[in-house]
Amino acid sequence: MTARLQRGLGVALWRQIADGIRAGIANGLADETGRLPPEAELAERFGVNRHTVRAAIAALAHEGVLESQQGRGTYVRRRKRLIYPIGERTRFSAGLGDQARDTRSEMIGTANESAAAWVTAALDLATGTGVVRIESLGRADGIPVSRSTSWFEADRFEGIAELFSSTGSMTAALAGLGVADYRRASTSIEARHAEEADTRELQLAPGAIVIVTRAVNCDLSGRPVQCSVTRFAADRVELVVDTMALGGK
Amino acid sequence: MTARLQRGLGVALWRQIADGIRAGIANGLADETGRLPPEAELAERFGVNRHTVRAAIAALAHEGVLESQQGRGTYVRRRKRLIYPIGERTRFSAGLGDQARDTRSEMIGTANESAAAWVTAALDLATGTGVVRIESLGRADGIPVSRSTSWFEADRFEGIAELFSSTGSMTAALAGLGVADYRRASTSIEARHAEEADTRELQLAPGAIVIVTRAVNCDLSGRPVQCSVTRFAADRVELVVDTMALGGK
DNA sequence: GAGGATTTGTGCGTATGTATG
DNA sequence: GCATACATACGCACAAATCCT
Repeated sequence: MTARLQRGLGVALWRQIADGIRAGIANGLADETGRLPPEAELAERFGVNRHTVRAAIAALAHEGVLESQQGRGTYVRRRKRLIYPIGERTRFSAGLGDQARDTRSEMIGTANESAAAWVTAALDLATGTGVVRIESLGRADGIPVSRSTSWFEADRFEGIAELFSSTGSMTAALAGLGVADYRRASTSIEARHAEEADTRELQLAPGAIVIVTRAVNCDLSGRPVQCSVTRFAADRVELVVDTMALGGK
Repeated sequence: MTARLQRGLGVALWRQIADGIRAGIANGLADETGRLPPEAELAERFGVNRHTVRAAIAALAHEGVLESQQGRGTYVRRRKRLIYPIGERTRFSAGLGDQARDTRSEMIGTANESAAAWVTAALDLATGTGVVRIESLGRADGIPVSRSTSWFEADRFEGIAELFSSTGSMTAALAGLGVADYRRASTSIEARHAEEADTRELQLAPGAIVIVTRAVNCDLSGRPVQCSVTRFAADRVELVVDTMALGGK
């Protein structure tokens, strides 16, 4: 149950413990009032000195996850991992639903470019077709959750960057360009260590983990509309594939 | 493009550089023969001492990603990731199909126990019901790919451990106990650093990443049969959810 | 094949970060 | 806060293997 810690692998114990506490919070480590066990008990549970636990708590307090009060204890400020559903009707804001008060997607960059090989394959385009690339950042209550790069055929979706930028919704932007509805065709999922751009945009610690999904969305006739790569902060979200709700007939 | 490195964040520079090199490989860091730039050049590019780059390369070599040869250079060992499909009919051997000559699942442990809260919830059982726990290891061509822990209701599936152990197939074991077919109801996916048991059973380097899936399988009447937690070696597999093939009607 | 250039492997001394009691 | 031990990172020097002219 308790993650076992290892020395000498390039990640300091206090950071492993910080990650362990963060994960533990989602699993009932804190009591119903949000109070963590005392430092001495955490130290024993993780098998380290209390100094080390204090360093971990200090880091989490600096991130805004915990708050320590002398004489009272240490309390959790934010609790659960967000659940991000994956299915036919996957959309950012709708998916997170009522798990956060405010879910929004913000455009942080765009460019026109010639499609790379795998983009042409995903969108079923001819080699070298012009495409629009859009970089966006998804937040839940202000906390960065995901970072996406999407590609669209340039001729078919001229002006989509402006539409997305002004509405903050990909669904709305596509609707404005004649795609009334769309469906997730396929999703591939991998996990890797965060790159520099991930740590910067998602405000992660170096060495953190990102879940990478590659997806293709099609319109109702089955024609590819959008392909995208999304990196999720692995300690903030959990992907859920509800097979039965999709395929159960 | 040049990764920004930071000291004193609890993650050693050599590990940040290892992650940077791994990411760079996917982005054309190595030339067409798979050769990396010399250590001296990498050191200058990352702004660190050559010793530090060497520590990063040593870690990647230990993981099997790189291979150094004195006087010649450092080369990328490319190995393709296995694609593991997730859907209604997810099964270990059938899923990997012809990607490996030999895919097998081996039982490495079993026990009878009282169901934990989340197991009773997943299997729709009363609190404290007896369950059988089965630990297994999935291999493709002898290389460990996944490590699973599954739970079954003890009364309903008495002897399942022996059946699974002798057949090496969960599908066959369930068939022998009256479950002709079953379907994946839901899958949740997260990612974290490998724990000690992961590094041991899956033969991973410390600090490697595992993808964790939690799944429930139901029989054709929709009654839960099995719930399981599976840890995949993130650098050996990629999960693919084919939404359309499942839900597209 | 000889010799120089390139590249990885090794040793040592020192300063700072991490972890313990 | 202090003392101690180990991990990390640097700088310099040189050895060993390989490549090229």
